[in-house]
Amino acid sequence: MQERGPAHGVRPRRPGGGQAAQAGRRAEGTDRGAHRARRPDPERSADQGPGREAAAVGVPPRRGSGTPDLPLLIPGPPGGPTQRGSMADDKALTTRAADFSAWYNEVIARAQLADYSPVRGCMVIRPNGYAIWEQMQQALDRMFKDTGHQNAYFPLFIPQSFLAREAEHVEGFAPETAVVTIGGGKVLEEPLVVRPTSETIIYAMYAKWIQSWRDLPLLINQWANVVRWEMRTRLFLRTTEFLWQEGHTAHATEEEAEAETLMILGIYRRFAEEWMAMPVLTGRKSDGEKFAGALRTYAIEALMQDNKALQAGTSHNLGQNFAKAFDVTFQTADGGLGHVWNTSWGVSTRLVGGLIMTHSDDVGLVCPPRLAQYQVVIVPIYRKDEERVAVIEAAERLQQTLRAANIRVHLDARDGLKPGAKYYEWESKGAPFRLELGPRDLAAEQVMLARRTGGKEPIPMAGIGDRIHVEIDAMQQALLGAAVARREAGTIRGATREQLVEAMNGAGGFVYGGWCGDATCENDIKDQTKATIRVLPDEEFRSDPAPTRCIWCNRDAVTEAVWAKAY
RNA sequence: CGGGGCGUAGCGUAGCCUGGUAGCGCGCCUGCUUCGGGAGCAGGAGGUCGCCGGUUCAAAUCCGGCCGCCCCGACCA
Repeated sequence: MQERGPAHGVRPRRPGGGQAAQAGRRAEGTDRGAHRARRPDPERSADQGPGREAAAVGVPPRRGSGTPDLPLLIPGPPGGPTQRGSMADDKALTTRAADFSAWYNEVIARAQLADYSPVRGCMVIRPNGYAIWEQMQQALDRMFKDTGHQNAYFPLFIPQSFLAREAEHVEGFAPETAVVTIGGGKVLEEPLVVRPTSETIIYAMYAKWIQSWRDLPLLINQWANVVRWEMRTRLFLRTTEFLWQEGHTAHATEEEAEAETLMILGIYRRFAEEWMAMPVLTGRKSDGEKFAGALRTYAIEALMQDNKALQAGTSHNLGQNFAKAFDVTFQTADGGLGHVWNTSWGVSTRLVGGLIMTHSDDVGLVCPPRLAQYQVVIVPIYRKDEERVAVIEAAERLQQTLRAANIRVHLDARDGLKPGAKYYEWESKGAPFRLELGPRDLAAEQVMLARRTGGKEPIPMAGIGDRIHVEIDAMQQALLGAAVARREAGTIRGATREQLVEAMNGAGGFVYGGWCGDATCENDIKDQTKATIRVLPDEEFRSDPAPTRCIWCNRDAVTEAVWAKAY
């Protein structure tokens, strides 16, 4: 899948592909059904199906949603016309079990996160989706600033010749760049590439800015859009244009650059876990999967509910490749001249897709409270006019109270919609908490708290700000815990070749095994199973005992690897 | 680029075979009654039937060409 870090560019050398791969694919398609029921549903613990939720609230399950026992992780019937789900006359979404892809698209449409653009492959990020991205930006930006980075902005257009300066880099990106050849009605002397990533333009500038070791390290990040001409696109996961941050640093020594690369990887991991409640594996990419132009690429990898992996962020040690290509030199303390050591790292709006596929259920979006646009939505309940006045007034006071407690809150005071309709709407939009406020609650000085993940109970008005903060922390933890459990259920360690093949033909998931380090095995596995090495896991994630044999060729293993089919 | 499918109101669709008033559901607007889990009634607005051409008294419908979209491949990851 594609790297959405600056990493993005990871451009594996094209393996032979061909007949074997096609045959394998065909086989997978036809006997997929046979593997379906095999695996226990790893989903159960991770998610409150609508049935479960409904039960907790004491309401009969809605039609089409009461099938919590179907295993997920199953793509829909191959080639079937499944995604025509008529959301108009059926209020339930296509279920994850029935068709994960269709479900994903419908969650986005229902929650109004994004819409298709008139330009093929491009996406309009709607306010609800952009709000999540803004929360992500704020959290990440804080972490970057706290570690000494500054923001800057480099231009969208890059002289075409710049891309060519680094051999691997140009090979990786040339096929997917958009190129401007006309400006102001005149054919340009040199075509301009719309940046697919900014290494070249940035290091060209660094060459001007860096003279002495005293100018190092240079730690810059930019928030920007980039364009990659993808053939097949999916909302948030892979679009022609997307938003991201790309950090670019220059250091005096290789050790410093490596430390920076790993430090950022740690930030990405922390962000994924603490803010997105999305557990990730960290590790290094194989040479075949690394960024075009990097020495080493590290990544965070998450497992989605359909048991496919998502590369959620990448951090590269670029060595001196770009420094040499762009002549970024500096005078050392002892008077010598050296090339700087660079890193680059990024995460993109793809994270929003990861968020959706990690937590959401058959009712719609589930958003961890720390990233939710509205952590709390207040729904007023009333019949008569007098009640309305009193309830709305109390709801506004409640809103002020929560705001004062630093909670993002929205009062849904729309008239003409019954409360139930609002409940469903905010559930599909992923609001973590709903506070229902009616005459009975006013009398009792309480409010009904309903959690998006299930459960509803009255809580006292007094001290409600503190209570909500406790609830936010609890839900954040619960979502992470459930996602970890789901990932573990979808993981096989110490797998044999047969287990790898079987897993990739069926349920998917992370498969750990030994690897001889030979690209031939890597490519054969990819051709025959569609699985790629997601990471060579960091120590914390490695198996004990370590595998000693290559999962494919049975020669001595030089490392452990994690395979999965990826987005 | 190859194989398959589809273009009719914002969304989902019927009508096409057998040419003759463009219909339904959801959504939207107005009003009244409603409101503790997807409200009801009444009245409304909204359509170059993808585009161009042909046949015909008459084309959403038949014929030809083109365009676009989706799926499976290829490509990419």
